[in-house]
Amino acid sequence: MEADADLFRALGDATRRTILDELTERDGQTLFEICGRLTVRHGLSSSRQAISQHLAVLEQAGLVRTRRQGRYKFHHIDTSPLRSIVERWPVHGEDPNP
Amino acid sequence: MEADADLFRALGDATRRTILDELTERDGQTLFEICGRLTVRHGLSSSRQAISQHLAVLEQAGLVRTRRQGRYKFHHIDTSPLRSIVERWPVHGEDPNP
DNA sequence: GTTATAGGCAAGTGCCCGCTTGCCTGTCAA
DNA sequence: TTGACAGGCAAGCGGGCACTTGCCTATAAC
Repeated sequence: MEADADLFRALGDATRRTILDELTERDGQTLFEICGRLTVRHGLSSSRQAISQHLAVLEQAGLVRTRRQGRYKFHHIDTSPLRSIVERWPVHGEDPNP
Repeated sequence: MEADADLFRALGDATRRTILDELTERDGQTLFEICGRLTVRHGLSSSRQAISQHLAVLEQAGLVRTRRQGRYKFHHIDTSPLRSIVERWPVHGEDPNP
């Protein structure tokens, strides 16, 4: 079995990538916050359950970490798994800026 | 429409990722070479047509560039599209080595 | 306690995608 | 010219995945 299978599977969906964009812009959102901002700011109207399942996939891939507080569940992005991608297939001009 | 949709779609399949591993190790292989080495060295027995379709997806994503020479077609890896991933979601400790 | 809010669980469905199958095109050696 | 070799094209099939639907749990406000 491949190690990063969950990572690439998580990145394979456009909605999940947009969720990562949202969490990059504003980290630590709840499920309902993400739903609202995805609809308003990104134009995609997905149901709450759909987003919830997407977040579960992202969490399994290690790209999202959660923190419970009362009845709220905050979602935080973690981009560190992405490093394994460029480590696996090295990009030649790694650092463009001097 | 998203820009890097083809890129993430290409990376979403385990066989295609193994093809990138193969081309990283030995660049400029033909279709039949890739088929043989995937079978022997990686244990996955995919048909020639399957690998051909995988290479087409990788080429459409910009991860593989081809060069025809007579009846041979050599495949070269191009990892530069991967840079857009870490640019989109910046990794905090970007450069581990000083 | 009662109601509203935030989130979870599980079964069912439709569709995309990887793979096969079969046949065709083009290049090189005999 | 004929055969073998390297690769391409297109239709069909099956499984996985995203999404819905319906109901349930838990925390907080009233």
